[in-house]
Amino acid sequence: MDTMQGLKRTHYCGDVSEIGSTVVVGGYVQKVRDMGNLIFIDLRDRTGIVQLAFNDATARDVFEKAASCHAEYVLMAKGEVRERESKNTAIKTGNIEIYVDDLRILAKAQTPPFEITDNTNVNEELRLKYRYLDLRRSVLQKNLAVRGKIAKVARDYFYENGFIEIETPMMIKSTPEGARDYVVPSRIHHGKFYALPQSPQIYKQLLMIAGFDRYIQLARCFRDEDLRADRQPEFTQIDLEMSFVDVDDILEMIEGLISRLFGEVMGIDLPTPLPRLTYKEAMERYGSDKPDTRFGMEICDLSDLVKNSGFGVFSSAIESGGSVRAIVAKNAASKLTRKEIDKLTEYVRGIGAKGLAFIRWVDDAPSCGFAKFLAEGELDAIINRVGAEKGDVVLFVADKNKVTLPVLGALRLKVAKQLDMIPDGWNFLWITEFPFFEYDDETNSWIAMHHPFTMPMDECIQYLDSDPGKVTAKAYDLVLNGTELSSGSIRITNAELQEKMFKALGLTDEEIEAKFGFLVEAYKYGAAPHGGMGIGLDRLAMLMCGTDSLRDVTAFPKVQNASELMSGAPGTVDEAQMKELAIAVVEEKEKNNEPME
RNA sequence: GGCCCGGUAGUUCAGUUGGUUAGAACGCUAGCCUGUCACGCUAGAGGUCGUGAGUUCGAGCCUCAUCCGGGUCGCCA
Repeated sequence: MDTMQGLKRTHYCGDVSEIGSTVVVGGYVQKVRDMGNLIFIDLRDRTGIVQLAFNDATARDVFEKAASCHAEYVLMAKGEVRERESKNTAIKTGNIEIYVDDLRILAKAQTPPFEITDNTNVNEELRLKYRYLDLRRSVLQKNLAVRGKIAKVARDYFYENGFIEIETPMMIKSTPEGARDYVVPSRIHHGKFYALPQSPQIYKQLLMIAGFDRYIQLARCFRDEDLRADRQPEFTQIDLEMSFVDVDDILEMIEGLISRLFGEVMGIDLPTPLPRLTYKEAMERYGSDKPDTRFGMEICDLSDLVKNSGFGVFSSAIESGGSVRAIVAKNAASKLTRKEIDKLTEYVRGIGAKGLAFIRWVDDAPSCGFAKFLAEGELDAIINRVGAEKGDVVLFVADKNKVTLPVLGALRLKVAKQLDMIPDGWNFLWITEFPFFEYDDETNSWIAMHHPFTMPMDECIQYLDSDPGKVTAKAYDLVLNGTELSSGSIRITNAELQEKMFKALGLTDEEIEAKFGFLVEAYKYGAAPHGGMGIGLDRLAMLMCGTDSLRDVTAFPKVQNASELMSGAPGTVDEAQMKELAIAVVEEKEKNNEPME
């Protein structure tokens, strides 16, 4: 094995260009092409690939060293930059090569379990087990660089706008609301636990009370809930809070950030202000509080047309207070065959609908399974209302609004994806005026849709007691291409109103004191009107990198069961440590000796 | 916790009705090769078919259980 003594890197591989100059590069062997008396080595670093060349004029020892190289060996090479005899237009350095006179093998490498190439279809499980090799791939290197740049630009922006970056604690008191906490046992206080924060929510509000006026943090957050492709148990938020502001001030500040990020990171000019929809409108038109509005297929309400229909599925849904709504898949009749629609029916049943009625208009007249139940002209009226034409498929769901809207919303997305109807683009959208309360059928009570410190819209405060369902909140989400990116609100800064909110949520004085006593007390000492947001850095990076999995923008992600395949976390700790913490694990008899849970 | 999909060589996959010695490509090893860049040519090594049990004369294939991974619903104030 060689050392790098006497050599100092002068260039990154991707930056070598000047013919005639002498350069020193370092990197990993991507490929060795050995022609016998002529050897080429593709050397890779994070900037790209450069070709090293060796021939019979090369010193014998250097040539033999080159011949002994294999994939992923770590080399340093010094040599003269020459023009290539035949060019490779596929890479940036394709016109030149380095004619090497000093070659150092700094590290040999075992044959990796998979090839380090950009376009890989290797099983993700294997890649995650050898994540440090997977991360050598330029796609991931670029993605993580983009993520870093987003963080940098965000900091620049907020610092320029007078924000102060403040770190809030990672070990905090568990609050029983919301997602499950990750928990850290206390050695000093046996039987007591810290929680890892789900967000810095309470602390940033206290910072406003403390008068910091504008706060920002790139905050790690933790939630012990099941994973999804777009959900990791630990994630990062660009978290901020501002004083002396109302909703518009915050949206404007965030729009400035988004526009700056897209300009600096992507070179995209994003026009602001960003479009807004109220929650109500989003639900009625798109069946979702995070709609993808890059395509139409809006939901159409047919309730008034079919309330007296002979088709019992329709009329009975309306009689019991529900609705009949539909979406139209344009020019989809040839692709959405009976078989495909059956699959969609199965899909909507899986998400709560009783079934799926449809009209499939292939030939001259629309074909409709329930036409025989309809009165004269009813079918025409429906077709007119939804605007269906020959070649279209109309899909109907009849149920309570709580079912029809979200089911059609999900179906709309599924059909659009299936028919490849969603154009590229950056479709930002504010969703505003979220309902304050949600009625929980199970407990027959109103529960807060957002955290209980959210300010109601000024004109709704009067309905707090009389008609909670009517109350909307100064809460807003930012949605990008159908993904919820961030969420925020104006907070309640008035102690009496806060108390009223808690009461409306059915909390007793004791519960309020136990859960939020210190916060309630803090607000008694005076707080400026304030509010803020948390922007999901991971999801933003994911979308900006054009991928659909957080694992592509996270260096060391967790898999679906929240374990980390490379290190094997979580793991057991030794007995002495458990004893010191006064913790014992209850054996689950059914389970085997697997200590994972 | 529910549902769906997957697990065969280092990797990606094929494997017919259950039937001889489980194949291909890439990678790997050895040899040859002076302009390659998906180099080429020749030869070779490499398999507990995720694991366990069952059915059968016979299981990669059928049955059951289990483990692992992915997606999704629940969940994520």
